[in-house]
Amino acid sequence: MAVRYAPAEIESRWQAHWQAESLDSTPIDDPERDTFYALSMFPYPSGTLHMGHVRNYVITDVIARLQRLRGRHVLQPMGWDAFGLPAENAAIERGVDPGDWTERNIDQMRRQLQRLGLSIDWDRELATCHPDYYRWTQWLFLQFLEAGLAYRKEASVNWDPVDQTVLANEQVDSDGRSWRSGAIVEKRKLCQWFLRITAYADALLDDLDQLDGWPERVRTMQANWIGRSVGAELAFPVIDPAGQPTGASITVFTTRPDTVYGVSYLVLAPDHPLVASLTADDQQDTVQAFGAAVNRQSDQERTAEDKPKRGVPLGTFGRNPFNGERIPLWIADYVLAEYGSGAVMGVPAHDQRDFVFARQYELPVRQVIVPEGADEHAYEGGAWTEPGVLIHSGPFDGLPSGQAKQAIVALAEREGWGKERVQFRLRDWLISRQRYWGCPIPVIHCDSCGVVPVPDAQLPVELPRHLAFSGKGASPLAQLSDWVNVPCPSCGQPARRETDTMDTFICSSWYYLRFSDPHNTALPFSREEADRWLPVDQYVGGIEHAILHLLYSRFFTKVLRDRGLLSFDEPFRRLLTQGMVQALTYKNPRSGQYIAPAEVGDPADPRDPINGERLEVFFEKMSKSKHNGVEPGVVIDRYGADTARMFILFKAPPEKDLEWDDADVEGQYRFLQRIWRLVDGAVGRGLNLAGLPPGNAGEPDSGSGALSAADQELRRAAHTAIAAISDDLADGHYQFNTAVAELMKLSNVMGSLVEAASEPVALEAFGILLVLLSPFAPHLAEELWQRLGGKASVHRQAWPSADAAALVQATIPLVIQVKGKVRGNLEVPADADAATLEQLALGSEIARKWLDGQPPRRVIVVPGKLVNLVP
RNA sequence: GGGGGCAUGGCGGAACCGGUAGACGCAGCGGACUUAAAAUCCGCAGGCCGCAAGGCUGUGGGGGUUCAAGUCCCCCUGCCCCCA
Repeated sequence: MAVRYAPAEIESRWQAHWQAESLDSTPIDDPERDTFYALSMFPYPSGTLHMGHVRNYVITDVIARLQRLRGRHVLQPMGWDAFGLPAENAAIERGVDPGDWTERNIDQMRRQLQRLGLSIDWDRELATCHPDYYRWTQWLFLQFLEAGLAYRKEASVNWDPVDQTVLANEQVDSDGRSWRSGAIVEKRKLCQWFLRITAYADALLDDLDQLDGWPERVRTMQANWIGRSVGAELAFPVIDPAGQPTGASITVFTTRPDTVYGVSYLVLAPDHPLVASLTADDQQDTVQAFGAAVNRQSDQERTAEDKPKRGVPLGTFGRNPFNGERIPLWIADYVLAEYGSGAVMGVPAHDQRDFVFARQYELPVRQVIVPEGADEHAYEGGAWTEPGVLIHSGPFDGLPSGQAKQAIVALAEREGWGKERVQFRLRDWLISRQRYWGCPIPVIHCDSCGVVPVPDAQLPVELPRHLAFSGKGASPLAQLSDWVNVPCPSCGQPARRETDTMDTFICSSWYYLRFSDPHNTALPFSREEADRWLPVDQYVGGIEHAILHLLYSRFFTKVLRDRGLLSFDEPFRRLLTQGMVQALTYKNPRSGQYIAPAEVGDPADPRDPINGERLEVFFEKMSKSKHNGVEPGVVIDRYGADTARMFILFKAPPEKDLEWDDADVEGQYRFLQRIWRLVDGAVGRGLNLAGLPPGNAGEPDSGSGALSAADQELRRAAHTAIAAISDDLADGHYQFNTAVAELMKLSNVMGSLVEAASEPVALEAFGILLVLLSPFAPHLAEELWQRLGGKASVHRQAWPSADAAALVQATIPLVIQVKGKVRGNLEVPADADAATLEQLALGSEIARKWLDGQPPRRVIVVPGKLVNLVP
């Protein structure tokens, strides 16, 4: 009796059953077994699952299920990146406790996630805001401290005026805005904690070469961010009005020592430590006022090549040691104290920013490099910044830039004027945050002992809960005198706790390690467990973390390796960056308003519901503000998780953007119903998988006797699907879209052939279909597997292998080309050799028609494919 | 400005190492079933010419290599991303 496909009932039933059977728990027996660690970037518990999450986790789940079928022990965990500002903002706006708010969101999101049928081991779930997790974040921080890799310094730092906290460089975008709040970042001079990531700059750059399982562009982005450049450090002596050295000198960093004869001024950052002492008396006021003005600008505004450059002279001079020239000292907005040595040599002829600056203040522009083969370069447009040949450069005239750099640095080293130096764009990682809802930095400030680490036995430094939030001023922690005032662990005198918390990117820089050993109470993880599961075999997440999270995690892994806690130094073997989920968006081009799809009327002629104006229609990333979001829960209610999964996997290759389309979702639903009816029909005819050899869907009783034409064709289709899908899902290149297409092809063939096929061959095909389907539509595959009498769970079967014998065909269509153009097909024996194929082609009707009786000049035979006749 | 990527039917996308371009799906059209509709099933479908057989043409544009180019090389145009 036919039963309708009812995903809601099937899915909840199997989810409960799998949970009861612990089907998704991580196997820990049999240490000899190959392991596979499939990891999704863990979410921030906002409380709402969106389609981007769904896509991410479904991709990872298919990979995890596939690896299980391939016989590997699989770890697929899930956790929560649970510290962060939204919780604190909820506290300020609605008076709820950030911890309570976060817990509620986690519960809600976990329930939403569980509806997707993900084979996640929930026993290993973690949240970074739980004391049994952040205890180890603190422990790791103290490891960094002990290694000299965490330090405090006063620095001009990025201040987000909206979120009221400082930010790391990576967290400020190219417009000078905060990655979170979007506010223009200000500069503030504060004493802050840093992690010395620059000590690993070379390793982080060099080891990118090992990461051949990462997308090329992510590696390029990281390399650019680290920004290694080789140049020189040159010291310019300061001279007094009489031209005598004062004993002071200014050290500049330059990547262009070959232009040193073109220096027409020196520029210091306004907050360079030498500025005050180098400023002439009559310039003091001007210089101070300028420094204050610059402080309000972002780094990006200051250094952009297309923005005007401002500066003031100090009224004092230095000397170019190479040619003895007297050169004026300036300060300017486009020089940053934090980069290089905080001072640069101004070479207007060969640096665009120097050029703009020199034009503005009428400083001399002297050309010292000419383009190869030219006498001069015209300067209307700007500086000549390419390499060339030196002129006006004393003994170095005539040398090409490359050689000149070496010769000039060599001279500087001999004379004690400077040396070669490697400079990185990468800055140390600023990790202090003046916020409450984060991991407390486990140190105590003591007047006599200085910074004292909290002793291990006192960890974790717990975050006090249920505080009052004003959202103004310092972190609420600073106002909790009971919490702040503690005795110094070293001398016992009254001391104060650090009230800053850590950047949440610290918490997420090691969570993938904790998953290997989540309940360890003696260590963040045991080396044995970490080595057993890691590096992560497949990491899946958004490209937006190309620099931030992925760079920090690589840094952590290298440090922990050097501390002897790990034996590997790259955390993620393969990385898949999935594309965005987009949906159709309606926008009034005149007003800029986004209109909800329900309000536009006829989608073929969308109009603004208020004024009837014609709307623009395009695909854009789903978001609330654009009214184009599709809620996962709604889709699951209507079609089931299996349909949602199939749609997402089929609609676009994983790394490309995906355009949501309700009609295509319907299409997937129809496909799953077709499979349902197909199997239901077989069940109705009494087919039963129990008749197959146990535990293997891929090896029927082939070879016994001659198969009918229908049997042969069906077997060929089934085994072709195995071969094609295995190929589409080979390690590291995951073409889910074509794999689903192959499933459709197989089901199409089965639809027309299973009734004509013999029972064993039909059953074999059903077994193959359901096992191949199981990673994609786990509930449907399981339900149909059981209905067909399958033993155990479909998810405990072995991935089938294609039977070469089933793929063999007696004849194949041979393409006949004449002069490269396809003129027709010839059915030929599949195993015919080249000579036979040539004869067959020459004797064919096609040859007679197109060759006018002339023998071809040339014949190209590609056995198994084609014959090309060239007259 | 520098670096990287992409461009294929009405749409999303296939095409291994250069070997039948458009798999699979969506939308569309025709037919069967139905009182009717939905659902389902069968079929058609890049464009142009043709009643048809068939022919010509076609992977952003131009050139090249090759028996053969979506695929390799050079130039151009457009779009996207990263860095400035």
